[in-house]
Amino acid sequence: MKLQLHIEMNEALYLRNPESSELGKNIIKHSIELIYQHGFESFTFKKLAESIGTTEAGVYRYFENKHRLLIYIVTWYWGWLEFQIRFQTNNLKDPAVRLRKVIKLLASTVEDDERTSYVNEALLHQIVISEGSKAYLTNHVEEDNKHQFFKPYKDLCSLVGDIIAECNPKYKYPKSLASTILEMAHFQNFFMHHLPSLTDFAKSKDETKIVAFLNDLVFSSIKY
Amino acid sequence: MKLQLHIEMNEALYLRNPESSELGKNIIKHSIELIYQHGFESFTFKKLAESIGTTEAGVYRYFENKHRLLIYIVTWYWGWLEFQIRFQTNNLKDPAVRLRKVIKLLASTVEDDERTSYVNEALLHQIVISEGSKAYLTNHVEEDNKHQFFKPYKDLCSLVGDIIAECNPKYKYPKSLASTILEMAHFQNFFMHHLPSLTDFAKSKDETKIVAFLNDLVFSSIKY
DNA sequence: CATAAATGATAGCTTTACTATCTTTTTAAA
DNA sequence: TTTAAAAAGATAGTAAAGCTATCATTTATG
Repeated sequence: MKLQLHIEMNEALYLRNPESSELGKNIIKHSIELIYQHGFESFTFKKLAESIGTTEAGVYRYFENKHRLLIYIVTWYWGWLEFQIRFQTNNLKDPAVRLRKVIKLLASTVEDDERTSYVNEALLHQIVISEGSKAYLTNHVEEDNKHQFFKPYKDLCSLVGDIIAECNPKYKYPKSLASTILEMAHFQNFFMHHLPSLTDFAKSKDETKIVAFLNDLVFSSIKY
Repeated sequence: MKLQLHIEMNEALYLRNPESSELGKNIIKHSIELIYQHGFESFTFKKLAESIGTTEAGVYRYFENKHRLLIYIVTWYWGWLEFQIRFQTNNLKDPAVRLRKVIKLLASTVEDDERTSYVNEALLHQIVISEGSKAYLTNHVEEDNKHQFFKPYKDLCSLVGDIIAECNPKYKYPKSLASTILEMAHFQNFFMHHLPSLTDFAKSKDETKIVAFLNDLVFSSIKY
């Protein structure tokens, strides 16, 4: 039996549900490949359409614009990651053990999840590292936020924040520490590969060191 | 006597030095105002030219494209901030006191510096918060990095990293902690204002709390 | 089998991003 | 003070991006 995994998406993100058709799934699949290869700035609906073998108009029937599509795939990732975290930390009683697990999941290389046929999580993880913050770093954040576009990100953040609070209920900044971990798991990775002098991992380019750094940061702060 | 402040810029960033003429200075001044108002995505050389009262071609004589201009103003800010930090921490012997001062300077509202006539640091600070990471989050980071475009950012980071190392020479991650502080000083500010549930400062929207959070984070980590 | 829904094909329009050319003005050296 | 070269202004034009509209054809679904 093959298991399937489904991430529920915000309906306001799309005009037509990309999960509902082959074309829709191809839009997601090829977007991930193209954005991974060429970056979000040089990604266009025309190139996407060509890569799929459809037309620009075809893509526009699913997504209003490329920014919405970026939010779609990035929040898909956050939704998927929250599921991974909940699954992998299930039944772990000690919150510190859970927190360690979470940090590892946040900062380690991701492998393609076979249960999701049209999403390559390995590529998507790289996209989230390089383009993820562009999802909200816009002049229309607040509008997008009103549409609940960032809910999966906030949910994930709040999940991590809750574990932190469980480790030390007196720690004053569980949410900020959670968002710091999330962002830094990605930024330190980006820096390590592209601007290595901003990190202490230049030589080895070893992700486990990012995990170690984040663990040290978090457990020193919460004084568990 | 009026003091003037001059930040040395990387020559590869521009085609013609914007400091060398009135038009050039206007390009910087109006860029800052327009990007602050409408965001980098909707900022165009056409709009900029109109706002100055020149033509698109006029702007293109100074900057190859708007991304280079963004790097220019953002690295200008980093250069200016490094100067501020060096000035304000001068003669402070205790590295922990210096570090506290640095964190405060990084995470507090900036006021317009009267010594720089065509740059409004208050607006520029907001731009760096919202658009700063877009300077390097591109597919051409490595190329840009070879041109030394990010040197001012790295220098600032390394200055902070050195102070951390001075506080505790045994601490293993001075550079990563430094880049974490720099990024989080901005991201927590952005979150506090636009996605408040990602922080613990939602109610008060008080920047001094970001400073307190960062101080706690840093001094817990380095165990000074 | 009918019919609604989705897709394909094509066209077109506005804006962005950029280059070229020629004229006029400003600046700076002879 | 003249003179040439550098900068700025004016104008035009091109390719690509971003988007909408229309109509024919194919594919689901009741």
